[in-house]
Amino acid sequence: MKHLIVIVGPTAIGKTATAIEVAHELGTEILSCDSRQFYSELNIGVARPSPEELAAVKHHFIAHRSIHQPYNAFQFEHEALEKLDELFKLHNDVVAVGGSGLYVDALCHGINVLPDPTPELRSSLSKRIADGQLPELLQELERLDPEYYAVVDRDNHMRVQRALETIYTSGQPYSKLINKSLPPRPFNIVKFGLQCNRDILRDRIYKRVDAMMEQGLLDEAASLLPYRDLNTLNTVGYKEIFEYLDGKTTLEQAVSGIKNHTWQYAKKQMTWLSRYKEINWVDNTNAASILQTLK
RNA sequence: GGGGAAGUCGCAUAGUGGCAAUUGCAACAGACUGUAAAUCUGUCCUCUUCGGAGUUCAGUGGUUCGAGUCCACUCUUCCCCA
Repeated sequence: MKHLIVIVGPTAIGKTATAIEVAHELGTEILSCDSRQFYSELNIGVARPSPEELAAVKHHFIAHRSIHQPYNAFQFEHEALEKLDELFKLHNDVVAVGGSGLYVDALCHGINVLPDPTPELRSSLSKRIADGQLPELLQELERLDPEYYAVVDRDNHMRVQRALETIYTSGQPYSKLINKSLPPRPFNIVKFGLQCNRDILRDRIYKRVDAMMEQGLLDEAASLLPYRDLNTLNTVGYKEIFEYLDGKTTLEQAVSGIKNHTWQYAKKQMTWLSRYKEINWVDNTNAASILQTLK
């Protein structure tokens, strides 16, 4: 039986180093599930593994995409499964690592097949929402899919938009499409969650942000300013610097904003992870205990 | 020494007689099946059987049915003139 060893945890806790240690020890490769490290244009601000780290163990799905091509969890799931097929021919174990809950979920459990909306449909719905027509869209959703209407977060326009664009494209209720059961993976999944004291994590985050600034985050972000409207640049570490470049904040404010927002992101990740009962929680500095558990 | 401005719940802000008191940030909790580092929600003076109850707007005193708002004095901060 093949094993996918999944390492999750909040940002800056040390997933990269731990995954490398584990993968190195097992003589295998790493499949990254980080929704920002996918992009070749994003480096310092998304804490991409260093060239040395990337050389230490073979990584997949790092900088394999451009911010200019749309990408999503479903595409990732399929590419990742294909890659896993390949890797399992060479190794009994593969290490997956990442902080993007939805993407890890897509890899481990899958997500339902839904039709892609046309860009025109998506943008017309976005425009209606921007024009304050969310109430009308909610009425349409109630009529077309009462079951989902009953459970959706009606304040969250993205949820509403997503459901409607799927309904219009497929001609079927969203609730019906997402409630189809998904087949289990043909490999074993073992999940490890890295954890540490909150004050320590906060400190790690702050120090990492300072280090990013020293490495040239300002220049990296400045070079991406022309593309600031892309979804992928609506990202902690870049949006704050764009504000600074706009003259709306000082650089000092931007940096402390990045620190705060990264901390908020870490907490959101922990909230997301708290739903999984199957995670084996280990100390963030202790890759050895993961290897021990695997034996 | 003289003149002017200002002190509001962590920070910043709104509030010129009906106020536990606006908004933003931060903090805390949560939702989330294709934008997910996104998006969204709740709490945020104290206590609470969640209906309320009790204390608040630098301090003291006063005017008023009623004061964060008006008056007097005190304290503190900032600016200008000496």
